[in-house]
Amino acid sequence: MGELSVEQLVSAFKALGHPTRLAILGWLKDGNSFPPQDRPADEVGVCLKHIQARANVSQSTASQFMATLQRADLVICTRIGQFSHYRRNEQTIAKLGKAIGADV
Amino acid sequence: MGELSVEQLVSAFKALGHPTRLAILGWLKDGNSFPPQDRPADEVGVCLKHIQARANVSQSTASQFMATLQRADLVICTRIGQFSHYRRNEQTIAKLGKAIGADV
DNA sequence: TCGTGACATCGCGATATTACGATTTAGACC
DNA sequence: GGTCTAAATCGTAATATCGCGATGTCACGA
Repeated sequence: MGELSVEQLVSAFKALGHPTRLAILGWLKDGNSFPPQDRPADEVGVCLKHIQARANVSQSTASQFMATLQRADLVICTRIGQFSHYRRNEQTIAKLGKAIGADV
Repeated sequence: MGELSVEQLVSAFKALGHPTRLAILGWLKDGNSFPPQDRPADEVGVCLKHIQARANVSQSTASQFMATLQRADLVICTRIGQFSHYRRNEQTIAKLGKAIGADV
């Protein structure tokens, strides 16, 4: 139940400082709004392909967006076979909310 | 008592996505920790010069940092004579904290 | 084992940010 | 007026980010 370090705060804010990445994190609140998948989204997360389709960017760009969010610990990746599934890391997001007003 | 728009959220996160700007906003929580000034810091804010000195950057860089924070509505500038004083905009910061978990 | 599909990584040009010194604007004071 | 100081803006080079296509890597299936 530790706090976020300054470096973690900065990298999280940087990751959220982009309209598409911010939108993606919002979309992931309702994983079931995405097309159906073998494993349900609210268990393992949403497949990268579906995120890419909704964001309307290239495959490499979508992958980089998610890598940035992952480095900031804002999402968790679950790889199943060839598929990468992403879901929100509510713990970090909650810490971030608490940090605003406390640290910030 | 409205909410922050997506553009406002992005610009706020961008502004906070820099270690020095993030630190400055934290410093401004205790304006009295800065050197004394004619008008007390908890009334009008902290003089740019004191912020510059603590951040250890050039005058122009300090000015730009504060302009970025101001464009994001995270600080309020009060000009008294030749001096620009900056203080936190607690309203926006509170809205930002609420937005995390709601929008984000 | 040879494809095929999913994803990550590389390499790149375009664009944005960073931080600075120099200049300009503006107020205070004589 | 003139001069000082504070701060914003301008111009800049260095650096970082953005978004893409191309390539590499890995898992699955015929």
